Amino acid sequence: MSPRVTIKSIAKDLGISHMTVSRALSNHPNVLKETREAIQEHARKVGYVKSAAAKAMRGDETRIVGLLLPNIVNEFYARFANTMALACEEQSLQLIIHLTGDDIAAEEKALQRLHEIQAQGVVMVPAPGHSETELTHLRAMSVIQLIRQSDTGEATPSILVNDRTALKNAVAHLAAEGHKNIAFIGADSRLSSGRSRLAAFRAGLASAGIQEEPMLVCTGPPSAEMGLKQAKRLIEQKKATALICGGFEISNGALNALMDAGLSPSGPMAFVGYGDPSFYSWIGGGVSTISVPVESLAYKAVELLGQAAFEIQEHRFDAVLLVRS
Amino acid sequence: MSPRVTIKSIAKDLGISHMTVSRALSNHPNVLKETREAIQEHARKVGYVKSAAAKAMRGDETRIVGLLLPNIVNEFYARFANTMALACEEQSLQLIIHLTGDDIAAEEKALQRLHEIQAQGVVMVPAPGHSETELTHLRAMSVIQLIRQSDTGEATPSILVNDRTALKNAVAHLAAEGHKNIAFIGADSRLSSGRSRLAAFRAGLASAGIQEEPMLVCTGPPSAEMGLKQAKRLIEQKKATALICGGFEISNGALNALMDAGLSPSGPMAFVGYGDPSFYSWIGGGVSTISVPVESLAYKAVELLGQAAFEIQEHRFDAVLLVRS
DNA sequence: TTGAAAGCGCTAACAA
DNA sequence: TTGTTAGCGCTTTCAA
Repeated sequence: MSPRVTIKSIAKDLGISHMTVSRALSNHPNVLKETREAIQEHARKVGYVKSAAAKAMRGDETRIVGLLLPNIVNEFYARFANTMALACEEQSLQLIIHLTGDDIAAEEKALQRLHEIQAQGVVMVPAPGHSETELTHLRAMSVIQLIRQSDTGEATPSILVNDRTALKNAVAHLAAEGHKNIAFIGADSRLSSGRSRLAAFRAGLASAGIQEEPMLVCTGPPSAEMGLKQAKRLIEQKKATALICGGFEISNGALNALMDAGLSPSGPMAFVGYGDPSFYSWIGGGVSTISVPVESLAYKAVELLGQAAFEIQEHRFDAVLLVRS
Repeated sequence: MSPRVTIKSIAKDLGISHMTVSRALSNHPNVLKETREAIQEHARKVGYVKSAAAKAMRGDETRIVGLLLPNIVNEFYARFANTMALACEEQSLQLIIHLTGDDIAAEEKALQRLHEIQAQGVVMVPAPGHSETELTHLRAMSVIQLIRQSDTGEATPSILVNDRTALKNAVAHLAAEGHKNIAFIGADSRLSSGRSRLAAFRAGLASAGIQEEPMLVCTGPPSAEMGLKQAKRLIEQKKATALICGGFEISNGALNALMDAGLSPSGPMAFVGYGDPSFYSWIGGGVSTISVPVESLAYKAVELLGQAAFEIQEHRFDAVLLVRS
């Protein structure tokens, strides 16, 4: 590649001091109009751009923010990322996306790299598990936890979904339809969301006067693979007549198992998903689901990132039960 | 925030020269083992990370690559981004995603910012249209065009889909089923992909001995909105009995129109989509579609980014017609 | 109106 | 083995 175009190289081209070039390109008043215009014209011609590295080293804002997601094929995460990316473009923020696959080591590496480039803020869906060294990074950047809370030891603001009512309603709805053997697949107890959703499911059962059947309650890592496996198991087991999912990934995985088995989501195994990808309304007359207001979450995230003062606070958004078919 | 931890601040803490610290933290051999360990221990304790800005300014690789996409909710783009992000994590590359909304101004701004931070490479789905100033950035970074080719004036390598055969097969398949009024919605002629897909559709008609009906061929910006609008129009018009889509966004928009109108994709308006999101196999017995090998494209992209020498070359991947229902 | 010097954090090259 | 110096590109401060 050709040598970098810098204010010094331009200064040399034009036989003036690099300071005059700097001033001209930053539109300082103290430059003779002709000089300024000549410099700007020349800069344009040789394709000059300011070095972000130099600016960062002087302590300027990098205007870079990070987003850590388990993946980006799940439509919930995709829509979150999409909305957040749009909001970032509006604010001239650059968005770096790291996929963690819910792996704590990948998460830590991502945080480290964001710290190195002096990202101004990070929005993250914390992976299940713990890490000691992450604290360093969490202290150096403004970090927002999304959807889940991981007890990192450092208090961070968080954007959460209040799905207790929606989950209880899901149980009530199925019970009203006559279901007694209602299964649940959710995330394990390492995640706050796993604990609270399971609790909500149980509260729903209690309200409906149904005794919990341990065989019908499965928890594990919040992956599509897990949802698929557990749903398959439940289908083979032939005990459950209804299934509620407590997670975005899990829900898609479980739905996959149903479709593969040729079961309609309203059929012998009544299904309530989690999250509301567009295609849920198109499948077999429509999939009932817990709908989460993605866009609101994303806007709140960028709003928080934009705030200089960073309040440690929980922001909760209500999920609703969407009954279809 | 607390003042930044640097090699100098550590040097002062320990009463030694900052060079010894630098060497210790870079594992240079010429440091006394005890000194090195003491330094590393201290660095860990105070949460030191190397400044990426300082490294970049010295001319080190930034290990940052950019990805410019119209959006990331379309499952094709999401899967591409997901695969590419995974490949990047493997290679310790940081992926910056900019959404352009197929807008040339947004695209240019994104390229400028990537240029400023000295991104090593960029993969982009070029927006329709032209821009003069983009050339500057294209010359400064390794740029790969994805799916579409925009004549930027600067030759860049590109990763393309060879869908001619698949599109011709789609027409042949519909014709074999007895359809004579086959509609097509595609991107307009500003994009190479728009031109070539329309040509393939026409070649298919010719092979099937069908005369083209101008009312049934629509082109425009490659958006879901356009697909929705044109499909609606075709449905109302009641002339077409089959519809082929020539674009990812267009396909989802058109399918949306069909579902909204209560039409099964195999029903009165036989549908062939473009791209193969997972839910296409679950809707109304399955949606026939032109399937594109996303993962192969993404791996090729990262492979090309990794190459120091940048051959100007076209890489083509075959699409196939997937008949369902 | 213009220029020279210094410093942001880091490492290569030289000196001790 | 350790330390000093210089310079990457930029802007702030001070001097001309």
